[in-house]
Amino acid sequence: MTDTSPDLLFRALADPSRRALFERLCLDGEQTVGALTAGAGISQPAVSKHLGILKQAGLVLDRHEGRQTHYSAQQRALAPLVDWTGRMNRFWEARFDDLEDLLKRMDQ
Amino acid sequence: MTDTSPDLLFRALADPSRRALFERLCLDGEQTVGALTAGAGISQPAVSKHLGILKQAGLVLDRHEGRQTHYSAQQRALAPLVDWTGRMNRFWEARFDDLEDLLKRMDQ
DNA sequence: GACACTCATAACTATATGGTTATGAGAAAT
DNA sequence: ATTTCTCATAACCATATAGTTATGAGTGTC
Repeated sequence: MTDTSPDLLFRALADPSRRALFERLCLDGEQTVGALTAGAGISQPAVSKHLGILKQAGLVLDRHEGRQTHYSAQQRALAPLVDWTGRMNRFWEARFDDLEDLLKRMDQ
Repeated sequence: MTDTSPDLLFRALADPSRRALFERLCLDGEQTVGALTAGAGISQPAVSKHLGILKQAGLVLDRHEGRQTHYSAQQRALAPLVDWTGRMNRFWEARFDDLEDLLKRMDQ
């Protein structure tokens, strides 16, 4: 439930609108649907549908408060993605500086 | 050219057939189209089309030798993906064990 | 209760996408 | 030169997808 297959994650994040929504939630924190709709270039129903897909992929959580719904990013849902890229990368020419480079990018 | 936007990467990897092809190339190394077609549950033209998309995303390289084409994974093309997940994760509640967990998964 | 607000769902449309079969182009073999 | 082999492209089809407008359900306000 807190863990999702890479497939759902890739599919969910493949769409630019969805990725933008997720990014906003990651960077700016919890947002209502209204706030997310403002700034997204698409209609409110479209936003809601995208949020539904992100939720189904485990990437966001929703919290109902009165008549508005607050969405927040569930960043740890990205773990299977990191796992997957790690599995693929293990088999490249595993030069140390490459790995270090990679980890530096992760850590910043 | 060796660097691609996350968008192309996510889109390319969103399809299960394409991801399977890329995984095989990552894990088993260079393969001809024929070898890749055997085992993929789809026709040779479908495989070729998928390989074309992977190539356009910078995820694979092709090498022509006689009448066959050898494809190989370009794993470092995954770097923007790792960057992106890193940027998203920087802003989670950056508890140390989480980060460590993440890096451990990367390193294995 | 009547009205307004916020979001989700329904119904629909246009396009993108992933698959197929048929065919073409280039290289090797006979 | 003809044939065979390997792969890529063309043409096509069915479905998935992302968007729209219209409407409904639930909650607060007057």
